Amino acid sequence: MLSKKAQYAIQALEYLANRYAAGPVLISEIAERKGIPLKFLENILLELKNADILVSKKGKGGGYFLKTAPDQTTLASVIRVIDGPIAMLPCVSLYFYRPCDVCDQPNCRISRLFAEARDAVLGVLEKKTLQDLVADGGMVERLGNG
Amino acid sequence: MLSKKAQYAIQALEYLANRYAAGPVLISEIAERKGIPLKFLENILLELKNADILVSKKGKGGGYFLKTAPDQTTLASVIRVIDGPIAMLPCVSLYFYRPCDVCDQPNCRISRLFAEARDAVLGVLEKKTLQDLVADGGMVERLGNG
DNA sequence: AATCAGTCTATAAAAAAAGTGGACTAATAA
DNA sequence: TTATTAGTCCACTTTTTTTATAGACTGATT
Repeated sequence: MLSKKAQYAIQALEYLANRYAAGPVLISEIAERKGIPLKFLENILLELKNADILVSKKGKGGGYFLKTAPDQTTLASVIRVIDGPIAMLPCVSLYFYRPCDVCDQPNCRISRLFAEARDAVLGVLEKKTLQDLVADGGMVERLGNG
Repeated sequence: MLSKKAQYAIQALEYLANRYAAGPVLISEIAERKGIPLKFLENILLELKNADILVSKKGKGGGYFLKTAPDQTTLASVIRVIDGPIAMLPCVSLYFYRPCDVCDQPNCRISRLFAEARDAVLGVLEKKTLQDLVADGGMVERLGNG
């Protein structure tokens, strides 16, 4: 399961995707609308900013907004930033590989199986973007992706 | 990621699948061969027994063994017993459903997306069984599944 | 009766998740 | 140039989950 933090991150990004190109949005606005603890959300948005998914502006008229168009940020990348690996075993993770106690044999069947599972999820999460969360996605996207 | 517990469970079941129909296997033997803490493994095997995946026999000549043939136990069922939900959000879990804060809209795009991701993993984990972890899987299985 | 091997319950230690507080910095505008 | 606004940063607490461990108990076998 995704952590609460990752769920909050996705909700916040959905909110910002729906306001893309409408200028900076206050953290407090997102927190209130989505029912996310304010200070917790601050940490989350900061992580997303450090990961180059969001941009911030300080002072009056400031806030957070997407760095690129919603269709440029995959769900996979968001999850990796907040929760780390998507794979179910460390030894089959593409971005967070760590050798794994499970793989005692040289040609480990367990890891091969979970590599298959990983590819299956990534087939979805690498293709879906924040655009797929936007309310008025438009006919083209919906036919193309849904 | 799977918990250590689930990883141990899968390793233990792999071991038992390779000894299917060879009589009861001692917990201590599995623990030693797979490098799993003995008392921790006791708890795990007990859970798997309570979930009708394993059978035990007490006293001399006792131990644990698979309740059914290795191809009757899916990886999905093992993971659900030990770690619970496979889905990434509670609101799209088939066996552990819980309503979810994320779904504020009536027709939630986030949950639809993660239902797709869930189906993708389950496509693998519901089809793969302990038989797929057996060393001498045989030509038929390998062609059929791999 | 002795021994073997799983069962059960409780608890401890460690790590991760979830959330909070407060001082600080940058930008804007009066 | 000062006040205000809003994000930044760091440290910390609390809670929950994970990862074990201990020891008494039950049932089967010899």
